[in-house]
Amino acid sequence: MGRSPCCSKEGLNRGAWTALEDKILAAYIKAHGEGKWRNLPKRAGLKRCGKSCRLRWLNYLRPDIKRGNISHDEEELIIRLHNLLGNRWSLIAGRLPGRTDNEIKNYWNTTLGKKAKTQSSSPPPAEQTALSRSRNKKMTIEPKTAEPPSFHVIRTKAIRCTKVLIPAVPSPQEHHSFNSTAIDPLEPQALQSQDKDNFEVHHLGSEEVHETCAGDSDFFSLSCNEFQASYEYAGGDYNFNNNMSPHLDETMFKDWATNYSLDEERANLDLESLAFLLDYQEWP
DNA sequence: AATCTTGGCAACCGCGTGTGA
DNA sequence: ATCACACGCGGTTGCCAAGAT
Repeated sequence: MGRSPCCSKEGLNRGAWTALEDKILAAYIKAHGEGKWRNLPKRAGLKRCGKSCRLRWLNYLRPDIKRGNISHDEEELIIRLHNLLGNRWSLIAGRLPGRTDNEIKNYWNTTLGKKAKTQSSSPPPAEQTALSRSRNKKMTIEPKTAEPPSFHVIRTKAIRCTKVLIPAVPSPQEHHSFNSTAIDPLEPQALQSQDKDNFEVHHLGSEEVHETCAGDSDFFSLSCNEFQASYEYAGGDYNFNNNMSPHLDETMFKDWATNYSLDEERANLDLESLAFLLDYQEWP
């Protein structure tokens, strides 16, 4: 279908933003909130296209933007996430609070990409992946695979799906099928046999929910996140919290808890443990 | 000191997807 | 079912500062 340009180019400012423009945009969004980008410039009195305003806000003006150098932990996380997700910068950025997809993309293109290339061109010892090697500066978790480092891309274009169709009250049969579907990606024996205690689920953004229906590996992330959100840890046991996730029930939780023997440590969010999780190359 | 090269980053561009009429 | 619109995403470009010659 035909597609008109997002804005007429005539009479609009382009290039670097001035301090005044920043001020106007920030003030407008503060007063009216985000969204309606197409009309925003006109209403705010900016000679910019809506896209440009959105970008400026998201990448620079947002109050929660974290400025400054990417930490070592962040860097390692980016590498792992890129290994898992490919160039899906927004998904990667979703795991790095305060970092933007543009920032991460730039950082990858200027720094990490080269590192990764260098590492893959001079293969590491067979039993170590590039990722685990870099992490070994701080972590002692054994790599799980003897395969050479691979930076394969799952798909280059993120596919979003904003509708997740999950039955509100699954039948017992549905429990079973949902359960197996949800857990299978995690099921590879590697997770069961190796270092289970280090396994935990990091916070996942809503994007994962979207990704789920696309049927790719992120489904696993959703499943674990959903489970984690649905059960409260109390005195050594996890209790099913009926209020939090209506489409998960106690049966499902018990199956899951039995399989993966939860403990309190796993409830903690921790970059390094996520990194460990991401080391599992069986992920598609 | 002047010029050239390189690297980092902000911004732009085109395309894909969701939504509502 | 189709279309236009709005938004979000990833790739690319262009500017500028720092370093090298």
